[in-house]
Amino acid sequence: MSPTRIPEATVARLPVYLRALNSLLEADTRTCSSEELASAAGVNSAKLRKDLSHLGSYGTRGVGYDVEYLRYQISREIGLTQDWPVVIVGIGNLGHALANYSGFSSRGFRTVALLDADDTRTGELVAGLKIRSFGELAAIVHEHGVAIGVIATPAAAAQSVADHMVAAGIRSILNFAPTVLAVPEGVDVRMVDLSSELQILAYHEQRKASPAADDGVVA
Amino acid sequence: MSPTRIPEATVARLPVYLRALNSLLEADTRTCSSEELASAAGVNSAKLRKDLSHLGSYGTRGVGYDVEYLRYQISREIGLTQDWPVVIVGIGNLGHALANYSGFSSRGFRTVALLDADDTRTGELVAGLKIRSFGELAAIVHEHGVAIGVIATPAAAAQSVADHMVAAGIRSILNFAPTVLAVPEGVDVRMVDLSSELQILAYHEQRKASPAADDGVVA
DNA sequence: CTCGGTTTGTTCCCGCGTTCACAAACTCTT
DNA sequence: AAGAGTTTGTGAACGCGGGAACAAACCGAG
Repeated sequence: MSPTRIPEATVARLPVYLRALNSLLEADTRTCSSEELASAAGVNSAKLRKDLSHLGSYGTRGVGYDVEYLRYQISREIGLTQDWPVVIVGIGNLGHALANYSGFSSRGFRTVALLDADDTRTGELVAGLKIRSFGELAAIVHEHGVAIGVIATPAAAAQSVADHMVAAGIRSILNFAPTVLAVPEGVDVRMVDLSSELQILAYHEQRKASPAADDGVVA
Repeated sequence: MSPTRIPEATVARLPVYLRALNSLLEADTRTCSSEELASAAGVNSAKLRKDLSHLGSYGTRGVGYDVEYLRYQISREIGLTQDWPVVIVGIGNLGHALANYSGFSSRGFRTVALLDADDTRTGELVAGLKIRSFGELAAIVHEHGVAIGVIATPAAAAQSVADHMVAAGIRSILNFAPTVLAVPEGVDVRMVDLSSELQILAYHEQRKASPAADDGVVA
């Protein structure tokens, strides 16, 4: 339907707009201007308008956007109108939290299986699902048509898990393990690095503390 | 020699380089070329060299980089040579996982307190720390000199928590709640949005499935 | 000491993303 | 119906980051 490709930066913001629209909808707001929506999403209004213009002309000049209609259009563009079965591998503390995270299930993402390499945990009940053996990955992917895999294992195991995922047919991976994954062409990997985020904050915090940039002072 | 500001994109990659250097060090590698380090970090070697050049001239032409020396320089630049006390607010599934996450403590980040608004949970032991009441935030921040706060509450509570954090003197916030935070000038917020990441993957996955021109892969 | 091989640091260029500013288009009032 | 007031969609300018290519610098051999 959309002939032109949507810029990557815009795609990354669409989920934010979607959340803002949901908030407006809960407050019974029927229409909104680009200014309102932009402020709810924490971005510039010009940027918002340009982002939305990549999807099509869904607004009305002099009026604004129909919240319900725009929400549907963005959902459809992202692909949330369809069902996305997801597999989570590595049910440690983080995997446990992800399995229970309501933000996934409420957005069209359905966790169909929790896998762990530690077979002593097989059968344990987490978030209403039984933990299954990692060896069942290929069968589960095939059975449910899983396209998205989540890695929440320790760093040492992540590459191997990714390899098995790719071999099983998964083409999109969300990686929480603090390691760079090597995957073949055509496979998307998004990395969420908790430690890096803190380090980036620390860098800026350090900069705030010292008014002038100074180096050479070594302990 | 060049105390110029480091580009934001470079800052975001420094933690990745740091991890790669740690891996090399564990394998008893003394020196490495930009090519080696770049491949370990999953980036282009030209990009790596340009990034490092912003810190200073820490390499030797014809030889490469001293792993240990470079690791120290990056650590110092990010500010990991000092101690960063951290407070985590919201000890649900995610907060629990964060409190136990070893990637924090092993990088100079020290979790000094876990807070939760639900006072029935006060005193509960998580990751060796007792959960304390949210009302103690200001005192804890003042006592330990906390500059970084982590929000792992539900979305509805996040803004209020952020406001209290800012009032208590926290100037860097890592936000896991799926909502945009409004903070005054001078306060940094980094957002980690688990649901958005999945949605971005879904968008690309949908694109792969459709017969349209297969476009770039984000690796 | 000189020369060849190697690798860094840097310069130049290009493409993407952001922002401004404005024309186009719609509503409402008179 | 026409004009005033809004608000969207977009064209253009601008700045930042990425990648290739190259000069500068270092090591080792003879």
